[in-house]
Amino acid sequence: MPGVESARTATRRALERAWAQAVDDGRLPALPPESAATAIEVVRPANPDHGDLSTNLALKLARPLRRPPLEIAAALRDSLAASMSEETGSAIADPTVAAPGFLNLRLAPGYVEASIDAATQVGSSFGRVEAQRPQRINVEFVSANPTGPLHIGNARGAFVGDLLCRVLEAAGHDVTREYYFNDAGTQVRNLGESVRRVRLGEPVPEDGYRGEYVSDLAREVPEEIWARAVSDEADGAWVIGVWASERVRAGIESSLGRLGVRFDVWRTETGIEREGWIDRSIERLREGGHVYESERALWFRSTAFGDDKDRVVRRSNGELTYFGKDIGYLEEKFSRGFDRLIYVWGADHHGTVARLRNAAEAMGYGRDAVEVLLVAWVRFVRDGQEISMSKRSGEFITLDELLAEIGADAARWYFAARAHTSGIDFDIELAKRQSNENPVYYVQYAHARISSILRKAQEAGLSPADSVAGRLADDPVALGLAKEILRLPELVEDAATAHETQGVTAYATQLATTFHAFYRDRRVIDPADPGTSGVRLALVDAARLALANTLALLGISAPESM
RNA sequence: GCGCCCGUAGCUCAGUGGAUAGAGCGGAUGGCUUCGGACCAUCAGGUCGCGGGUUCGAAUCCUGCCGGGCGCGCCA
Repeated sequence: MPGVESARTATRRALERAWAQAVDDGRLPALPPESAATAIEVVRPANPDHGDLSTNLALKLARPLRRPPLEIAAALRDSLAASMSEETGSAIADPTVAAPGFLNLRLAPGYVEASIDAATQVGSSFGRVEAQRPQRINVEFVSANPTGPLHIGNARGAFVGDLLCRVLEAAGHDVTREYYFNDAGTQVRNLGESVRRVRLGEPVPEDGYRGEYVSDLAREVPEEIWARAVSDEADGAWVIGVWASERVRAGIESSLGRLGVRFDVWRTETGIEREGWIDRSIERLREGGHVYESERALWFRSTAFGDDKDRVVRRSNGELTYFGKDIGYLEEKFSRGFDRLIYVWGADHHGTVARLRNAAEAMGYGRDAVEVLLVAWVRFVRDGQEISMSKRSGEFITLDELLAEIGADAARWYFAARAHTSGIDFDIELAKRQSNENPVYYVQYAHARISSILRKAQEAGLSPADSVAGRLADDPVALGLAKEILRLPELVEDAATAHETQGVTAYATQLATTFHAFYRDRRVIDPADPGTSGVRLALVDAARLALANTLALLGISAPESM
């Protein structure tokens, strides 16, 4: 079901019309053809005296039109005012001009009321928007190799990737969640060898894996696997490694499941290679003249696209590099018809971004179709001391431990509220202590409180009004809450564009605060006045819906009591 | 050395061209015989790392420093 259009989109459209009308009427000169198209920016002013929405269009047009911004703003205002008097249901009202050339606008109460009704009608779809250009998007994230449980380091990618997917879906895109892992390399053998040694009571090799999970695996090796592994003709480390890595992979999948993260596609390196995608991609590059042989290795001419050196695709010993496999995977993904590929990688991989996008360009898919989100690393500290996190050392905090300690909701909020580019010092003791004062509970509390009001109203025989039309305009407190509710679609658009969710958590907090203030100032349940109660119940129910949908967007539960 | 990311309130972080730089936590003070006090209200707290520049307007863009992280392989 389609959602409700954002007030900003409606406003932008009204401004577009007003601008065109002002040019038709001769109030404004036409934009000179040589000047670049001017996008209409509509923002929420920080100061409420500046209206609900504001545009700097007149300031932007001042230079190309060679007119004072205040004059342009006045012309736009007059055109808006004229069109508002002609049509009913206009989104905006009361346009005013402010120095140095802003045009400040208010949302028309009738529009606010109609939008609240619309939100109630679409229910869980409120907050979803239609993309201007819907795309099929592949988001590959986590993609940790199955050599050990997820720790908080690579778990950050799970949070960021999942949030991105949810936001893109809400913004009208078709998203495929993909997990890619290496099921062939030396790491599988290393894991198997580590397990084998532990089982035999021998020391683990220097480059092997340690930690409790290795001991657990050693204990759990099935007899038939073990028998095959110790037979003379078998590659024991490999046999055990294949079994162990699948077991670890399944564990990762269920850890992610506990977090609420599910993948549509699990893809392996051997699958990509076996199906011939790598050969085909190299052939495609060869046809374009983008690869060459040198010193018995095969090179991609990455410098032709601005890289500082060419990159090896196939080593002189015949083995593919990681990059070579990436190229094949690019080919395979695009063959499935995606418009855009997004990779969520650790920031330490930033050096490999350019070559990947260069390869996409060389293959004819366009570099802009490939985006990489670099997620900053998480530094783990305990009592101020950094903990080195590596599966090889065996010392790390797992995702499961994190979820057991602070819960999925608090953990999700923690990562959603921070830019993925900012480094984090994660102190699990501090996180535990702070989990009780995590703002997520503040937001959930508002939701539970409204749910309680609605239950109580039902017991009192009161029910929400079918429509709030004509009933909010004369109450500034109610109108203020309604306007806050209606911001949700904009936040979804912004989050999808920016690939960030901090705005969404900030909005959720703000909406909860606005509701609490409404609750303080307006009695919702009043058996003596069922008419007013009905309107207020409809409004707080819309607030509950907005809170629930916002939390759902973040993958966080919305409890009816707590 | 070169490249990328970061530096904002006591702490953790938002804000990437707009009007008086915000939130949460922590601190101070006050508020329930009425719909959930996991709440509300008020206050204190800032050379936006530093210096130049662009702009009507800079935390935001450019540039030079300072400080921190990461990367620079026929590794993954």
